[in-house]
Amino acid sequence: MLNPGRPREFDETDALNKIMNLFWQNGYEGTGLSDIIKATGLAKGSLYGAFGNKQSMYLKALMHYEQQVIDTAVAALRGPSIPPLERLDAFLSLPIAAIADEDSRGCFLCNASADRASLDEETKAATKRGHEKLRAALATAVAAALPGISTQRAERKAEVLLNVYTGMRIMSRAGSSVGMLESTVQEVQDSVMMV
Amino acid sequence: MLNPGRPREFDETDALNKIMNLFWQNGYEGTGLSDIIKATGLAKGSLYGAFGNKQSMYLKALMHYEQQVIDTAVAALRGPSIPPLERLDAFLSLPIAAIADEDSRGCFLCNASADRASLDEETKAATKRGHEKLRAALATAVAAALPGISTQRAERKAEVLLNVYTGMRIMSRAGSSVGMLESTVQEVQDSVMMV
DNA sequence: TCCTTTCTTGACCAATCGGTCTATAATTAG
DNA sequence: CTAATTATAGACCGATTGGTCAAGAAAGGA
Repeated sequence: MLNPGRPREFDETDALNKIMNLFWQNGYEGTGLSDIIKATGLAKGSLYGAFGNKQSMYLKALMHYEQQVIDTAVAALRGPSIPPLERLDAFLSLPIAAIADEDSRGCFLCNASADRASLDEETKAATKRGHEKLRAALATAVAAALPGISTQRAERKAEVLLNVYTGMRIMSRAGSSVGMLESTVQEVQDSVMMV
Repeated sequence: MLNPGRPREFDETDALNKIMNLFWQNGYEGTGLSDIIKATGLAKGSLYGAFGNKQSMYLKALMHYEQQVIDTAVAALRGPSIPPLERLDAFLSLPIAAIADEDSRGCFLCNASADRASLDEETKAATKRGHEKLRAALATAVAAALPGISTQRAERKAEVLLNVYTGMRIMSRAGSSVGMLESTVQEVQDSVMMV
């Protein structure tokens, strides 16, 4: 009954990774179909067949990022392998490590928030989900790091951390030095994570 | 000797304001010459004659923002009319006021940092200048607000404030509520500005 | 009244944009 | 083998992109 037809010749996940990297690096408008064709080696028809139009590709790339990167960060924030304060420090240090690795892409979630979220409702919803995941994991880690703190206060501190993280990611794309970012992390540790 | 030629018929500052608003709202790639023509009512030739190509228009718009908005914020941070702690609070509350006014443009300096700074060196230099102005003014205000604090510590706190500000501006474009932003400001006041 | 200079307008340009569609290839069910 | 189904490749599409240019208009100097 169901006739399977010709099988797909490329690895969809591989292709999606390449698409993600393009949007991550260059943003929505800064990435053309021609760039995607070049990077994936696929023809237009195959791309549209597998991922839909450009907007759909972008959204799939962003959701892929959410699964691959954000969920990993959330797991690290929740993982009890090291003390919660160190987990929070590790999270805030992600932007520093990226700069040290000369990775200029920043955080796709942050880039999407700045770039596309205000223009497209689906993107805005996706970024809100990503933020919410981080917010919740940060609040849990803060509560664990500062026993006795009220839930509301932990959430407030988590909100600060999320904003600091986003700010560092954006600032680093504009040339923040490792030293500036380290100062920021240091001061957050000494003030926000102390009171 | 010097022949003056036909005088310009439009107000350059008016036009630059309109151009600035477009790039501010929609970013570099998201703004087309056609949008600029529509908004200013000017023909292509007049625009190129007065402002150069698109890249040059963007840069002029960003520098105009720096003069009009950033310099105003810096002056408010340095102005001794109210206590330094309140000046810092007012600065951090700018993103909240913008949302309350349903102004979805965010901060052009922050948008440019996310959008264009990593792709164009001139834009990166312009954003760095803007950041440096804010950094210095914040550090001065912090030092005044927390007498006895070391210069280095004041600069560290200023760096945190700059990152929090940038983060709030970006997050608000992705749907941060007034409540979330108020939590952030409140917590910064209670922790960063206390120790 | 020219002449020179600058500004304005919009036609025009090649290149690129995102997107569609057709012809062909590859697969399996029957 | 045939029929049905899906994937691939890329020709093709109209629209739009940033940018140029030529013709005419508006000013002051000579």
